[in-house]
This record gives sequence, C-alpha cells and structure tokens, in this order.
Amino acid sequence: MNAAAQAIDTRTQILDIAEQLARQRGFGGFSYRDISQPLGIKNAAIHYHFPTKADLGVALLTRYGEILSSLTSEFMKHGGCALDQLEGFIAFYGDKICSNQGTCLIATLASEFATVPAAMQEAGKTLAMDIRTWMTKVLDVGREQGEFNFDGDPGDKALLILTSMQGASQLARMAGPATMDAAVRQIRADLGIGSELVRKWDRTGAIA
Amino acid sequence: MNAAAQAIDTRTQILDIAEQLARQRGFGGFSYRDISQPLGIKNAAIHYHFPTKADLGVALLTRYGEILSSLTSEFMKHGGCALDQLEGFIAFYGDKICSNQGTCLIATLASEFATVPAAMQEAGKTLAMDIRTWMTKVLDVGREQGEFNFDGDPGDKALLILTSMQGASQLARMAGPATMDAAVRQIRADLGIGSELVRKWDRTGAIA
DNA sequence: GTCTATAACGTGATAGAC
DNA sequence: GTCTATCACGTTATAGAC
Repeated sequence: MNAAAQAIDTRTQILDIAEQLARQRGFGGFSYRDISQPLGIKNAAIHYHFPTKADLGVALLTRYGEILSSLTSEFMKHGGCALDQLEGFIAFYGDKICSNQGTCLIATLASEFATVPAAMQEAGKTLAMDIRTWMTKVLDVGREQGEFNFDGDPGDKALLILTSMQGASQLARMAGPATMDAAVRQIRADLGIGSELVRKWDRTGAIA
Repeated sequence: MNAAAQAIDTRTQILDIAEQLARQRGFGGFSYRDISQPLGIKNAAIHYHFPTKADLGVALLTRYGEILSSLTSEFMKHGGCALDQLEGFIAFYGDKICSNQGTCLIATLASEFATVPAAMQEAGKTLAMDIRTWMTKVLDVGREQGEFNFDGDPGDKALLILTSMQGASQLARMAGPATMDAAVRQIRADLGIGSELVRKWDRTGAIA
C-alpha cells in the first residue's frame, strides 16, 4: 500500500459515496461534508481530488458511462439474445439502483438538469443518447428474432421503457418498492413476454 | 381593490411563481429571492404569507391537488369517455407542463422526495395515490367500453403510463420536446389506439 | 401587509503549512 | 495528500418599525 495506491483508493471511495448520495438525494442534495465525514477526512482533501463540484459530477457520469458501456458494447457489436439484455437492464435497475430509494444517475440528472453545471449537462446528454440507442437496438433485434411482440417504432418503445423505469424508480420513494415491480410487470406484458400471444408467436415463428 | 383583495392576490402570485420555479428547477432549486424579486417585494413579505418554505410547498401541492381533482372527479363519480380522460391528461402534460422544460409537481416531488420536508412528503403521497387510482379507473373502464386494448392489470398499466409521462417530461429537458411526442406515440400504440387491431375491434365491438 | 435590518447557518472554495 | 484556517456567499428565518 504505497502512496500512489492510497491516492487512487481515496478517489474511488469519494466517487462511491458521492454516487450513492447523488442517487438517493440528487446532485444538489449532498455536500462535501456528507462525503468527507464518513471517510474521516476533511473537505479540502476532496477538493484536492475534485477541485469543483462540477468536476466531481462529471467524473461520476464518466464512470457511470463506462459501466453501462461494458454491459452493452458486446450486444451493440455482435448482437445476441435481446431478452437477456432487457432482463439484465431490469435487474440492474431493480437490484442495484432501486433498492434503498436510489435512481439511475441519468434519471437523477434529468430531474435536476436546469440546476446543474453545463459540463454535467453535456456529459449527461451523451449518456442518455447512448442508452436509448442501445435499448432501441435491443427491441428492434428482439422483435425480429421473435423474442418480443409490440407495435410501433422501436425508438419510441425504447423511450417508453426507459422513461417508465426512470419514473417508477422515483415514484417508488413515495409509494414503496412494489411500484417498480408493477412497472416491470407491465413492461413485460406490453412486450408480450409470457403472454398467450407471444407463446403462440414463438412456436410459429411469425405473428398469427 | 381593497386591502383584503390585494392580500389574496399577492398570495396567489407567490404560488404561481413558486409553482413555475418548482416545475422547472425543483423545490430545492429556487429561493425566496427568486419569488420576491419578480414581484417587486421583499423576502419578508413572502414569509408573512408562508412562514416557512415547507408551508409554501404544502400549499403548492394542495392547490395542485384541487386542480387535478376538478379534472377527474366527474369521471370518478359517473364514468364517461375514457379516451377523452386520457387525451385530456396527455394534453395537460404536453401543453401546460412539458412546455418550457417543466414537469408535473408530483414528478418533481418524487425526484426530490428524500430532501423535502415531511409535511410535503405526506401531501405528495396522497396526491400520487389519487392520480393512480383515477388512471386505473380510466383504463379499466376504457378497456371494458372497447376504447383501449391492452394486456395486464389496469393498475399496473396506469403506473406504467404515469411513470413514463413523468420520466419523459424530465428527459425532454436533456433530449428536447420530441421526447414527449415519442413517449405519447408509444403509449397510444400500446393501448391499440389508432392501430389496425383496434380499428377492427372498434367496428366489431369485440376482440377478433 | 410590507418594510429594514439582522441573525444564524451551511455551502463551495482557496491559501499555505506539514 | 491531507491538514488548519479562513473567506465570500446565499439561504431561511425572525424582530420590530411603519
């Protein structure tokens, strides 16, 4: 454990705590003190790693983008099972994010967009576009492969799914975790997953 | 224009500005100064009408609840055309709220829930429950009356529609107003409105 | 009802010692 | 890399004059 390793570790710990706080309380809902105190360091130490709060926010979004990218890049390049992609995303939301009243960082950013530094706005826009592009491909390919059944444009459908997950994760804070379950149940229903229609469609390979 | 009338008027003006600010920037995203300045009064004058910011927030939600109630109570009591109710809600969101990057107050509250006074949390919970109850009835009755076509539980479907509108109105800040259009398009598609299937269904009076 | 004046506090941020 | 010390600022809120 030399000095350099310790430095990196502190930086990561700061990001970890900041991300949890941002998800639960929003970017404007926590202060440097909320990070420094549990880490047992002083505010000035955080400013060393992230000179301004905007720097911290951008770093948060950048790291989040890399995680998302690692989960989606394989499918974006070579395709695969679309249902697995969708269910992976749902699990990502349900298990990691929605537990303990958090939301996706993109959802957090979207709800605070007007009050956030410009650098974060830019970083967020790219992220939101990327995830919608990915979900669109999942739905498009999935419908073609007979895994999903829905009407309308895959881009529209992607947006509907993403926004409802986003909204449900926020509403779950008010109405409890069953909110997420209900939203996911209906998302599946509206994709024909598990329904009579789609089972039939799976067997025949085309819409009856 | 006597003293009493002027008093009421100021109070309303405060609420109007506060509501607009809350929708665009969130409840924690504006200060008393943002209200007093455009009104040409001082902060202390606002404290006279609303002693604490929590009082202002609860008043905002109470008034919002009354407006919503006036739009939904007739249908809740005597039923009616479900499609009109849905389209009215969509217009409410699209025209009044989403324009100029605002959101529904319930969406605002949900996204800030953890950082908001307890009194506002309580007021918001009731509001969110009421609107979901209404939307559930709209969907249930509408499906029964042959206006909508969808699988699954009306309560789940209501949640999906409400949360996607909520999420889309937030995402529209990042991705532009076309975001709302796309979400609404898919909501209609997933209800069978305007689709081949439902036109057929309308003609025959039963699902083919 | 609205004003002036002020209090009490938390915040992001910086300078310089170690 | 982390510390102490400090700054400048905006915020909600209150007291008391008019």
